[in-house]
Amino acid sequence: QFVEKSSCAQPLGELTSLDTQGEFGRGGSSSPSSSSLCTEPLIPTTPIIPSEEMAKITCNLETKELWDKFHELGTEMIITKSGRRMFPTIRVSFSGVDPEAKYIVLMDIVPVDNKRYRYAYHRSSWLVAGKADPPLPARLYVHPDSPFTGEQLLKQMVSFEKVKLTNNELDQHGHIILNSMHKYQPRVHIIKKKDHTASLLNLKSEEFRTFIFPETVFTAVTAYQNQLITKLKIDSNPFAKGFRDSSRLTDIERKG
Amino acid sequence: QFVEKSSCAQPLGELTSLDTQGEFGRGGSSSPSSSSLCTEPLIPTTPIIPSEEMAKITCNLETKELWDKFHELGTEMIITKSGRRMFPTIRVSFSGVDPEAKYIVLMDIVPVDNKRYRYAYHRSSWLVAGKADPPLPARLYVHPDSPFTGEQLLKQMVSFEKVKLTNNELDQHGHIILNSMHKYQPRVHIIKKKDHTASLLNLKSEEFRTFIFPETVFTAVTAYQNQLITKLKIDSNPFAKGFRDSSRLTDIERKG
DNA sequence: AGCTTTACACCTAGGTGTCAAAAT
DNA sequence: ATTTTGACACCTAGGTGTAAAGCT
Repeated sequence: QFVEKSSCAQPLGELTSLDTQGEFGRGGSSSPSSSSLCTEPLIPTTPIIPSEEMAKITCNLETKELWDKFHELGTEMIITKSGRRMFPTIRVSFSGVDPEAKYIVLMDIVPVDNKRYRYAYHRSSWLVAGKADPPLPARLYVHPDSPFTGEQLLKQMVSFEKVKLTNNELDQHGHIILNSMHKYQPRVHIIKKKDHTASLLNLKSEEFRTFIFPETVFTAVTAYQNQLITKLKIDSNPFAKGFRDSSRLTDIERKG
Repeated sequence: QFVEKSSCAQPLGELTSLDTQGEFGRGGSSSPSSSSLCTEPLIPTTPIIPSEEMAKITCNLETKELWDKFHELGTEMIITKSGRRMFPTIRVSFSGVDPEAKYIVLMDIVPVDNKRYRYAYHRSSWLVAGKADPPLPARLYVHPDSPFTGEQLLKQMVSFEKVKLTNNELDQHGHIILNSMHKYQPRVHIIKKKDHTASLLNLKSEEFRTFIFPETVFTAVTAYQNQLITKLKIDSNPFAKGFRDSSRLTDIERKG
């Protein structure tokens, strides 16, 4: 089940062969120049087999049902200059962690392929529109409650509701920067802290594992393309309640 | 400037002899039974002189001007069953910390004396109404951004806006529990982390210092007593904007 | 009489998609 | 022709003091 793949703002390649809950280990980068694109090199260049202890960890996508509904239609995520939350939210639970250990949980989002897309309204489908735009600075979203104790991770869910997506390449807020009209795959990483001095930039003394959930693939957009996606967002996101049919009443209906 | 005082839900004694920015070290408790009152024993019973390194740390109350205005009138803080924020907020900045070290910053609130008070409306003044009610479980509010790096502390302010006060002795939310009609002194503590295993309950391997700001003394109340305090809250707390004179307009004034 | 509780209107703060305008 | 931006109405979520009611 251990699969080597490219990483760190490099395309993931095809994901169709993966199970519902796939996992990516640390794979060697194929391009010699790729390291210069990575301002925050999460992934070392030498492949590493996870330790027995880390191999026991499993990660479960709590919001799978909702993600599945979106995935069927082709999930889209709005990106804005000031940053936009993801909906659905990525919410995961872990098992197999050591209650006494400390862990850092983080997320990043990597391109699925080297393509740029456009939406054909008359066909209601996505088409390849050419090669991908130049890669953007890769950013990690370290979950703000990190570090977690293993005990916490076994009890609570980890929710990435606060992560924001932006198309502003000069963003100063630490939001994740994406290219519009490109396909992306969110990833969840867990790192076991071995000593308190180790940082994310210095992973030699750490162990980590990476989890991907193919049903969370999405296309970044600045405005929704597929109207069915818009409708599903409105019907399932509490903040969009004002656009639901049932609240779209005339004055007469309101009084009745 | 190092002063030994009682601690941990024990009365602080008179504070009038302290400077604007006082500091409390760890003092021996006078009452043999006091340790049983402390469910979270922050303060050991043996007095300790801070290390040279810790002695260099200073703590500044950023919101002093506003606190002074309230202090002149006699600050009151509402406590409710579900928990109420403090206003003004305690916001502090530190200097003299080691940029490379890690620190935990926390807050607690201790009784100022052994008295219960009542407010004489006709005289607009507070009167002693008897002996203090039985002490409540002492709670620590660890700042949620802890642990901080020294670098962070030198850059940012530390704001305790989210701390909540309650009169519910059975509170399950971790709010700070206070007796109504009693006088309290908030305190800010900073602890240097020496190793990652040390907890707040096991401070032997840690060093810490405690700062008090006498202008932040307040009386806990379930409803405001002094109308001047109510007015100052309304005029200075953004959430109370709806009660300001300028927004108390008649329909005619609103249209004009 | 003194103190506490509760529902409430009125805010802050910020997350939604919409739609027209602007940019490319 | 397509994509992006920004002001906007409409929400969620929750922090205010108020005033009447409840408690002791």
